[in-house]
Amino acid sequence: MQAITIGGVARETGCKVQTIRYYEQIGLLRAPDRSEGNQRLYVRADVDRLVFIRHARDLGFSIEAIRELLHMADRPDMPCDEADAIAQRHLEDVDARIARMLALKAELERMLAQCAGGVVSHCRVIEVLSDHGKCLADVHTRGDAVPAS
Amino acid sequence: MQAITIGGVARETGCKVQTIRYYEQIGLLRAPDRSEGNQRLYVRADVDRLVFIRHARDLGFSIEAIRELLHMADRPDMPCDEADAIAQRHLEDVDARIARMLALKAELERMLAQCAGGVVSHCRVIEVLSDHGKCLADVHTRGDAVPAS
DNA sequence: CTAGGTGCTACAGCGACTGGAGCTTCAAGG
DNA sequence: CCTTGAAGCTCCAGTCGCTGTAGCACCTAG
Repeated sequence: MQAITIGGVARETGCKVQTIRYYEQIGLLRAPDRSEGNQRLYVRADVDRLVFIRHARDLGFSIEAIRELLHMADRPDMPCDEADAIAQRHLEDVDARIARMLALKAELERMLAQCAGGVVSHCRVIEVLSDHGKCLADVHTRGDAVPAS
Repeated sequence: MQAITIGGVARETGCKVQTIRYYEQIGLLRAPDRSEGNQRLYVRADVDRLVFIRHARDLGFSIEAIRELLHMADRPDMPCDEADAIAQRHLEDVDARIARMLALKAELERMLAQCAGGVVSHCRVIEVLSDHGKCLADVHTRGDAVPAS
């Protein structure tokens, strides 16, 4: 049972030290034992759990979804319908986002293709932004906002 | 020059009252004149500007990008290279995001397709999350995190 | 013995809003 | 004229998932 410092865990997982402490704070990771000098000492299982978390985060799962997934991972005898349902919901969400982003991409490309340069008063980019009517309609069926550039 | 209340502007633009005040606070919208009773009184140009802002937000431009775009829209004689460049950068960003989301989608679908139900200990979803090696490699070339489900 | 690398806690900040508390003002109906 | 309810006002806290900083303590190598 060799102990690993927080820095070691960070190096192994590619997760920042602060982020690890943050996960402890919000209860995703247990509070590990401490050394005499009050430093966190992790064991292998903690690293595994963090790998799970990071992986799920990379796949876009929310902290709350991960909390549920971890809860299930801790109970290997339960049926896995719920885990599948969470993944399924997330997939639907990703699909919706992709559709929206593709619409944005099309609109941006259209704006850029139509602007042959010149001055602002004739800039198609500015013009389209000013006038909703010059835009393809369906970009504005407000789904959740696209994260900014 | 008929005055419009903040609620009227909200109704016309589909933007929430608080958001309008927020845009004023961060300097995207000018501070309008006030009535005797201290209520904001907007004019048509303010509504137009807000429409521009909302439209750009819908297209995923950041507040800072919009600030620049508005700055340019206010100077119609300037060349529009910069506006085009902002849109171009944003397009590239959107493209990168789409690529990443498609990779996530593929991974999620693979996870779900391989899990035939059953119990957690054999759940492919949990398994893949636990073990990086069972995942298609390129999801983890850390671009910016995908927004959570 | 000392330097600097690592760890600790506590808190502020990001972006782009959103919501609430607790107040004032306004417009319409009786 | 009075009341009532909607709409406005300011100020501040919360969202999500971290990230950074200040100001310490500790630990290890030279």
